[in-house]
Amino acid sequence: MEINKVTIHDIAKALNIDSSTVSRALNNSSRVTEKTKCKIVEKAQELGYQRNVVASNLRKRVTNIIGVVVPRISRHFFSSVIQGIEETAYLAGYNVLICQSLEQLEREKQIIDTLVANRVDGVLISISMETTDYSHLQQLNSSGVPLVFFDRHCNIPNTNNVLIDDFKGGFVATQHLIKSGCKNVVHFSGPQTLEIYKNRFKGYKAALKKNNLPFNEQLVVSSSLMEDDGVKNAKKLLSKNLNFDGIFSANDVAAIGAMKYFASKGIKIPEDIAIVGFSNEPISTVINPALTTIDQPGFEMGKKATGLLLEHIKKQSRSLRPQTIVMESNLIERQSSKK
Amino acid sequence: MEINKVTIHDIAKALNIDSSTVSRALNNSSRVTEKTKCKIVEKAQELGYQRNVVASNLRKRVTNIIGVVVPRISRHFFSSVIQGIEETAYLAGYNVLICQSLEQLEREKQIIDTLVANRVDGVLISISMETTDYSHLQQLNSSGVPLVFFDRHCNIPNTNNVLIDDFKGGFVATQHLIKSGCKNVVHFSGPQTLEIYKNRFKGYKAALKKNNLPFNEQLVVSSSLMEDDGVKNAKKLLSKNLNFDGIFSANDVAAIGAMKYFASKGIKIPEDIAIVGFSNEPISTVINPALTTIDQPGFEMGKKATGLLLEHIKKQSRSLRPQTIVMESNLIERQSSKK
DNA sequence: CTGTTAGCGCTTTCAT
DNA sequence: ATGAAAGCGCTAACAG
Repeated sequence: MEINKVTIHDIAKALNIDSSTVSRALNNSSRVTEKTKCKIVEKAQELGYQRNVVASNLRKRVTNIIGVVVPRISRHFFSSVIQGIEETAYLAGYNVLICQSLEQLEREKQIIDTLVANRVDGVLISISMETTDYSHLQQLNSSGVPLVFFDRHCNIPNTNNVLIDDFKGGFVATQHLIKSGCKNVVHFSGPQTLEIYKNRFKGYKAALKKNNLPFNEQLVVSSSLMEDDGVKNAKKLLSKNLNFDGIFSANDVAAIGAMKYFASKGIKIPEDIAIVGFSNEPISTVINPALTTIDQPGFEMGKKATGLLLEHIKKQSRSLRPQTIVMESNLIERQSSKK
Repeated sequence: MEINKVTIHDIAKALNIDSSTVSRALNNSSRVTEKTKCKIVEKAQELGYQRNVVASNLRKRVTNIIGVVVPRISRHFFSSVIQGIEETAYLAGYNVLICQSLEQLEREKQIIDTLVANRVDGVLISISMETTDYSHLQQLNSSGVPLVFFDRHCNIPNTNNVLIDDFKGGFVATQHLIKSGCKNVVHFSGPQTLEIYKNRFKGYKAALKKNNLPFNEQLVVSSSLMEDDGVKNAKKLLSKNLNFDGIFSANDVAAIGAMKYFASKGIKIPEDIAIVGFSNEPISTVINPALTTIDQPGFEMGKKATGLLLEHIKKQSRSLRPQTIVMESNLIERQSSKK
């Protein structure tokens, strides 16, 4: 900001024409002669004119900015989603304002406020784990700002969601462990306030049931999505001397902590303890190239969510119904595990 | 956008006062009675007023937005920097507009243009590997937009930079390998258009020299920062039947690819081939809990760079001289490697 | 095809 | 302490 005081009026004056013509020319309107258009563009360059989008936005009542809210930018899953979002938005001429809730409801509320104040054209959000009261989102939604939830969905009716089939993922993961010979599968769960973790848990239980294995509450350990939790959990499991031979982790971060701890104790994965869990490149495959995972397609999810949002932004009429897109997340048994 | 047409005029009208008083009250000016202030705030809430920051920005000639340009959001180092940036900016009342150049100069130029057009209050940038012509940045700088380069610095005189001591890092890493008994240390280099990779390379050569080891050009393999390059490099090294026992990687992404490939061939790290490289949590420690790395403090760098930028934004006078901050990056020999 | 005229919603002198 | 008035820089009717 500051300096660069060149406006369309300056270039209008220099050319003895009206600023509205300049505006039209610079917006490549068909209602300006090629010739004058050239003159104007030339003069603009000469004077070092740089469009003031803020003024334009105020007048046009759009911003070409979409707000993105994630719990934590540096979690790899979210940063790949953001990458997908940015690429799609960029191609459509939109910018992205990125905010993180740090899993705190209060912060999420305030973020929504400033997003509205900044008049973003739409919002993509993965809610915080504290978010059980949806009023701020409901308000946003009913105030006409296009809104798409991704990964962690929201129970408000008539909203757009882009999700992974978590029940299926949990089921398939557990099933895989059982088929590999595990009899006592531990479940690393996530915050049960969030649907996605509830559903993964349900999938786990369903798989046990299908295989006539008992559900043992002691084998379920929860975490709040920090790596340290995983370390603690692993310690607890070993110290309790529980009988377990496999882990289904709904929560990649905790799984990483646990794996590190196991490694430091000389416990081999998957030979001693088999682990299958939701995961994201590159952590999962890297921690153990032979690891089997349920892959979460973050990049694709970002692209899809943004595509959906842009559709809603463009036809701001109510003609578009809200929809829920469920993406596939496949069990990946790495090649290298054949070794 | 749309709907919510409540403006300060509406609430002024409802209260039979002037909109300027409303504006003052809402900005908590001391020149309004407590009493009327209360009335106004109350009415605002009642009508569901939501400040239009776009209009405010136009008038005030600031945006409270800082632009961030990184090569690729999903690279862990950059996502941790961004996390630091966002947290610092948030606390100071700023939002962040995040853009990725995808290592392309053309894209970087266009991003700078839209950032200027959007009148961001300042810019944080890590230049693309194609950026050898700095004219667009020079222009930005001289047009008075506060600018801070981080990680990958820029050769324009009189600019702000927040960097890591790359020469030292390269030196220390190579030294460590040599001390561990390596006689033939390979160097995975990065694009030599970037200072940081040049400096790491220099550090490598300096360490060889200091230890009276010959420099062998054949042992230097370059990459363009993609994981696939690492796989290719590893293959090439093995197929050439070169005699090498250690790798200093200036480039974590390529190192990961290589490590995966080595793992698939049953080659053990660090027993068969020792690797030390610039890295970022969690990849490095996870790929091999015993791995020794040169840690890059992304989060701290983000905080520091943003702090510096904010200083320059606040005193927009020329009173502040540009400065270069060099951060420490330490060699981390993991505990678990003692096992 | 181009000019005239009003604003978008807010802030900020300058009066009172 | 409040009001009146003038824009920030741009766009969009409406004329001509």
